Amino acid sequence: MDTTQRTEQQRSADRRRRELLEAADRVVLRDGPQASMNAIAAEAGITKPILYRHFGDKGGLYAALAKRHTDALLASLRAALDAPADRRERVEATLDTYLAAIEARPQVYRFLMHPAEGSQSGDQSADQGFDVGKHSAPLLRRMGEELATVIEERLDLGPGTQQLARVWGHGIVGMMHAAGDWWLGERPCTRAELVRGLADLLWGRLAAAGDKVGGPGF
Amino acid sequence: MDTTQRTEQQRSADRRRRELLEAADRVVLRDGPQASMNAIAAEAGITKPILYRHFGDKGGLYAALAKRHTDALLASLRAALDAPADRRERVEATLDTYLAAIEARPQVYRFLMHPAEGSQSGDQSADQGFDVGKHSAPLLRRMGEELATVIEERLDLGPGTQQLARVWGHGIVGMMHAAGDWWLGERPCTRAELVRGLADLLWGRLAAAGDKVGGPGF
DNA sequence: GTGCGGTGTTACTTACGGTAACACGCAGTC
DNA sequence: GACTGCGTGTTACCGTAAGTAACACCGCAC
Repeated sequence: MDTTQRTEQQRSADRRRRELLEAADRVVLRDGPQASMNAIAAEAGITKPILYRHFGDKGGLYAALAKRHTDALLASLRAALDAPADRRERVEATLDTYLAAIEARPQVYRFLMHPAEGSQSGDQSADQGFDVGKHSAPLLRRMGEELATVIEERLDLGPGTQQLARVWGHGIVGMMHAAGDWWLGERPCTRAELVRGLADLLWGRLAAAGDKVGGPGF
Repeated sequence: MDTTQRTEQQRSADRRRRELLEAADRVVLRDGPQASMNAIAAEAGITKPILYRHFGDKGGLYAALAKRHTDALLASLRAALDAPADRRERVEATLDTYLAAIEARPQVYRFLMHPAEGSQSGDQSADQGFDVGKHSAPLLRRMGEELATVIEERLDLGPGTQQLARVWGHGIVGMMHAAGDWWLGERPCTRAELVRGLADLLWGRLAAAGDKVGGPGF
């Protein structure tokens, strides 16, 4: 069999693929999530069909591009999560890592979070298509699962630990995401203040806070 | 001046507008977020240009439709938030209200959360466009602000209450949203279990939990 | 009757995702 | 050296959907 030749071609294709992804990256960074396939192809110095040969469809390119950034971000988060410090410090470091990432490259972040996809004709299932979330940003899901794993590994939550860890993983990631999105749009405070506020929330300060004096009586 | 006539026409236009919104609602409920303007017009028994005369563009229709559902959902949430019960019960009721809503009408929920918009040419600001979040789902923002208001009214968080309340408002809403999205996709547990898990998280159980025995040593 | 504003239409343009069919270049083979 | 196969690239096209222009109908004041 012609394995050597195959691998040689494979390598070439992989290199090309990486080049294309880098071009796509530049365009997304410049144009945001609505970057068109034409624009990406032009940036790469080629034309559309090549993109389609490499990535199948726009979703494929999106997936490949997202995987790069998601992997990178997850690696950073994992490092923060695994740091040799107490739990509160680790949580704060993780929040800060995420927020720093979205602050540094908001366009990429937008692309990852709001892919703006839409499958046209095809699935005319007259029933109410219960596929909610299938099209949701995979980044959130992956981060949620990742965090769930860490929580489950580290914490002793008694019976039902596994399920509770997943709930918390997705919940905490969602908290981080929404707060980050809002913060990035309005910049109402420094990153450190935001981190501290969120960590306080996770640390039960909501439950511990006193009622406001003079409020509605209960 | 012909005020009476004006109002008469206005009323007619408003009625038409409401009819169109209801038709749009039905289509979105059936087809999900990728409902086309043509489909909506057909459902309403008219053609596209009328929709455009009423709503400007697709974003306008989206905004009007979203406002309806958002207002309705916010009213429910406010009721849960304002119920005469202790804080934990109110929090659980609020979470449950939201989750019940997205469970009942997932297509509408998807439409609200993933509008899949995209402004084509126009803003060619060569600089990195820092408008992240401008296109984000307004529902999350409104819920976040709403919750922030309630928190600020009710809780005494010492200095910086206002800012902290907003951080928490958006954070909690994001937690609710992401967990709900994940839950709706996978249905890993009952709604009540999810509510309880999230409330536990907000109640500081993350901070209180013990380290897992036999885990990495720290 | 005649202009005029509101409601409706058809028919079009533009843009984008995706594809088909064709063209070049470069191995290896007879 | 011509032939074949394959990967890489192209142009030119299709379908769909957003958005618009221009025209048609209708009720109503004057």
